[in-house]
Amino acid sequence: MSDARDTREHILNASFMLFLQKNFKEVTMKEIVERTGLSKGAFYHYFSSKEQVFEEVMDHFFAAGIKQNFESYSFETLKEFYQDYIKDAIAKMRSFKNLRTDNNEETFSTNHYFLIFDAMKMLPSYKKKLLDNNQEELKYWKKIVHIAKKSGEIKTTMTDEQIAKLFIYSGDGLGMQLIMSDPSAQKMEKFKSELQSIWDGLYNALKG
Amino acid sequence: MSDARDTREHILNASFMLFLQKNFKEVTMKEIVERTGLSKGAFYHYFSSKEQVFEEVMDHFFAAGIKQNFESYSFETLKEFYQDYIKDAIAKMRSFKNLRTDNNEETFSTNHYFLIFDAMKMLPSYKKKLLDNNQEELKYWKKIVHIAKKSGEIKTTMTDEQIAKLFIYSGDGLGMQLIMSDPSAQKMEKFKSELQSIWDGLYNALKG
DNA sequence: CAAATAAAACCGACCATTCGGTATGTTTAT
DNA sequence: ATAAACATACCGAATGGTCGGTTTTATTTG
Repeated sequence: MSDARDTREHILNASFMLFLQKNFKEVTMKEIVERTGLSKGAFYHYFSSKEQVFEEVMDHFFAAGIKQNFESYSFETLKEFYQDYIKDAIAKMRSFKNLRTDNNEETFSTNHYFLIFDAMKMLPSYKKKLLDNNQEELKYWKKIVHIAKKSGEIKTTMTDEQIAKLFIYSGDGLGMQLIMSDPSAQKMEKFKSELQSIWDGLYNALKG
Repeated sequence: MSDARDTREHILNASFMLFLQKNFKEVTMKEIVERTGLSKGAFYHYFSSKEQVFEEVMDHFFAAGIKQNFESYSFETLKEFYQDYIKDAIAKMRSFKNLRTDNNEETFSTNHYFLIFDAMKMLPSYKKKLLDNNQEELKYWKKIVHIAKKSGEIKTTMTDEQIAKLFIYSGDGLGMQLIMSDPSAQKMEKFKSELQSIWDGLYNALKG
């Protein structure tokens, strides 16, 4: 059942759960080892350091939970685009909820912004990844806004960049506020409906 | 020149600078002591623990750098309101730039979101303060939006709450993105001009 | 097939270092 | 002389990491 590959993944998952709750310094080797149910020897058989497991955890988190595949979104209309965006964001969030393989249902408060900031400070390559992703996101938003303007879907005095940034920043800001306030119960649902409401409102204002 | 009160303040300032750069766990007593130029004995003469100095630092930071006095903003027009908002935000940021009493000019990268998250996790009362402030902010934005609608300053299909949140969240999101990307050189100027641009664009769109 | 061997997986006592904090001073101002 | 202001050697606990070993699994060999 549990060969070497599984054990490695098991350690990565357990570590990820811990890093979602506390920052790098706060998570101790003792905790990681206890959480995995293994020993220090086992851990250091698979990883050379706490830093290394953190780095691998973050790489996976970026690929599965942050990096967006904008090419897969609809570029027919702005409305379709941001609907796809919301869907994708929710799907990503959901994929991590299912990661808790163990039986504990405790609603532990997570803060992935914390995690991201920590990773950016420690790992220069990670920072670059994130900034690249941000830049790409802006590019695609500007693209769909341009299309929507040309097709007549929206009529506005705002520049493409202003509109694009308004969508992006409002999404980021909402996410941060929710993480700060909500004890993560129906955080996801709330995020979805709030974002929908705000972006719909903005969209309708741009249409008129 | 340096009586007891000054020494205390000196320790608070030095600690604050450190907490702006690293989280609570990462900042060590050794660093605080070295930064102040004093000794451990001196530190513990004024403070009972690392937690205590952190708590006091955060209290001061909240009062001087976060808490907004909305009552002092103009409620004549939405435009005036958000102009006052920007002015106030910049003034708060500037007040911390001048806090570096020592001669080192090094542009160290700060991340006050990091600091805030840390404080929220450690200090329940601080979390409450922040959430209260957020709620109050929303209240005042809704108020001025309502006024602007009534006076005919803006015409839109969006609800007061949607508009208010759009302003708030876009500001938050911009702040976070800037902190992530910029090496803090002209961060302040960039924040100001970007926020001005986005909010002006949004405002003009709402004017109809 | 089973016995022998090799290799991978895993364990836990141990290590040096650093942590926040204390105890016992010495200096300095009143 | 007294007390506040500082300094420093020191403390136990916790830290990330190591190392010699045992157990388990896989491979080879008779």
